[in-house]
Amino acid sequence: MEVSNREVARKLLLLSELQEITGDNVFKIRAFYRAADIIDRLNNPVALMSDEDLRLVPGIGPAIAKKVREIGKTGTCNELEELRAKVPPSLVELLNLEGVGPKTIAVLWKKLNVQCIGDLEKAAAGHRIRSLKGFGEKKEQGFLRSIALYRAAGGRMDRVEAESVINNLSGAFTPGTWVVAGSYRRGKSSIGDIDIVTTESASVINPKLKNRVDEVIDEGERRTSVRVRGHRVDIRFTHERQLGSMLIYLTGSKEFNIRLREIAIESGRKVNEYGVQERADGKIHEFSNEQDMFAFLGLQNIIPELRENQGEIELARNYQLPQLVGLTDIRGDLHVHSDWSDGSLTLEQLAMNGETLGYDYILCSDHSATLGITHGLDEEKLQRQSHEIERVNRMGGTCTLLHGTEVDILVNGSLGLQDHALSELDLVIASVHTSLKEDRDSMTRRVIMAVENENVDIIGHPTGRLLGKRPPFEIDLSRIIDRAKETGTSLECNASPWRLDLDDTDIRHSKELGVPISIGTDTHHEDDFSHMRYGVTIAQRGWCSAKDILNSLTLQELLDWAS
DNA sequence: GCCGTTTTCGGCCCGACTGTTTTCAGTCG
Repeated sequence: MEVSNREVARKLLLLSELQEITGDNVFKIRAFYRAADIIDRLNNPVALMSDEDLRLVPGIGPAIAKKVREIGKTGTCNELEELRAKVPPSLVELLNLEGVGPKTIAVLWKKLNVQCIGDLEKAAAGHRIRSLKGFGEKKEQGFLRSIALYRAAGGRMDRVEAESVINNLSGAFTPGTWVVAGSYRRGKSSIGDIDIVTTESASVINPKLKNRVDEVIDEGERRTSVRVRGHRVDIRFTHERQLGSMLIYLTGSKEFNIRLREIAIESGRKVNEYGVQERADGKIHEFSNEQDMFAFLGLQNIIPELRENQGEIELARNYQLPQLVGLTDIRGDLHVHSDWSDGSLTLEQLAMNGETLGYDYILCSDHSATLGITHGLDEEKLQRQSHEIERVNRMGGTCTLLHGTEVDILVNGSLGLQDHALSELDLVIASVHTSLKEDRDSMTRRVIMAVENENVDIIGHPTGRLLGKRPPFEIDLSRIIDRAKETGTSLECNASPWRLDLDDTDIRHSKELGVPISIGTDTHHEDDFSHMRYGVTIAQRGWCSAKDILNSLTLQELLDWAS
């Protein structure tokens, strides 16, 4: 079986982590780290790529290409195995502890034979750390706290959790003086920590934080870090006149900032969070907004959602960034449940909500009857629903209810409703809800069968992940995307903040092959309609323009597309 | 280890804060 890009990337990442602990050249380590990240985002399987094609990928040179081919063939490579023999791989987990880096790990391992987190805990509790040169009592206590924190950690946040953490702190700031930056602002589907930029001063804000946080991690005039409900929040204080550069700096991504700084170096300048500095005379140019700073660097304004160093900077230099889809391009919601299955709204209420939102259409897509827990519809009930939908549409609202279903893809790849019933519907979503643990090949073939069914228009939440709760199915998405392109089937960007499935990079791959993306909120309750904004953000991160999005079509265009 | 519209060798983003130090290394974002 072919080794997936993810596996190759993991091996290269492990290699770079072990190199870090052994104190290898930092630039070499970074080269491996970067290569891992690049390969993880690549669509074409590197295991199948020729040497020449591999070398054409920026960031992959002769040495890494050789290792990639080795891993592609054997699942591992020589250098990795040699390092594993020399360094206990369990040490790598220590890198996850806050305040513990490769140098610290190397010392602990060599001097105290610490090989895993448990060992470190015992050494710290037994006060054996403080005897080491460069270590003291505070470090010892810090390790114990980091271990406790790591074990209790809820991991990454979904966007709803992130918003509640932000709300916890919002009272400390004067409205209009602060902006949430970081991965939250870039619209990522999951968020590690929260970054905030404020124009209020540290002396004003720091005291106000005390009773709103679990812990103050560190506190300064320029930056304060706190912990709220187990999550780290970094706050940077800035002057209004430097807000632009500080926002760019703290919004990231890290890779984006590095590329930006490289570009500045080309013209003899230095970029930091305070502005752009001329190397020659030290003069600093300050920017109160991001757009001015981008313009100064010769770049088109780059929206936060694109700042991942995935080609956007090069396009911005030529003023060729695409016009991305926006919320106002969305003419309807293509995944909504009613009280005919497990939703809470009546058909009339769906139409009324659509009207309030200014939509031209809403796809009523209740579950099929095979899914016991959701009181799904069988063929007969589906027909009765059809009459009801006609009745609601005759009431003359401005939002048309389309009749569809979210039909189950059964374990053998057949669908939970008969073809004759499906062919009567306006649009059909097909989704996997059961037997989620199948192997990669079976799951892929199962979904491809649904793609190939001529009545199926959209594959719903194609990877089945639930953020932070359930990993994606084992599935070969590149095969699904290829087949969807051939059959003209759309793939869903499920806008539920707990799914966001497909995610940005998969959306970009689909879009690049011309597979239409359908954004649906998977609404079950009235509040869920507002999740459309999350879906649009992910589509922006996937470089989609309005033309790439199925529900930016007019009602007539959509019906023509489906027929 | 990668890379080149100054370079095939000599660079590689930049700064804040802590702890352990008598000037800085390590970590983090």
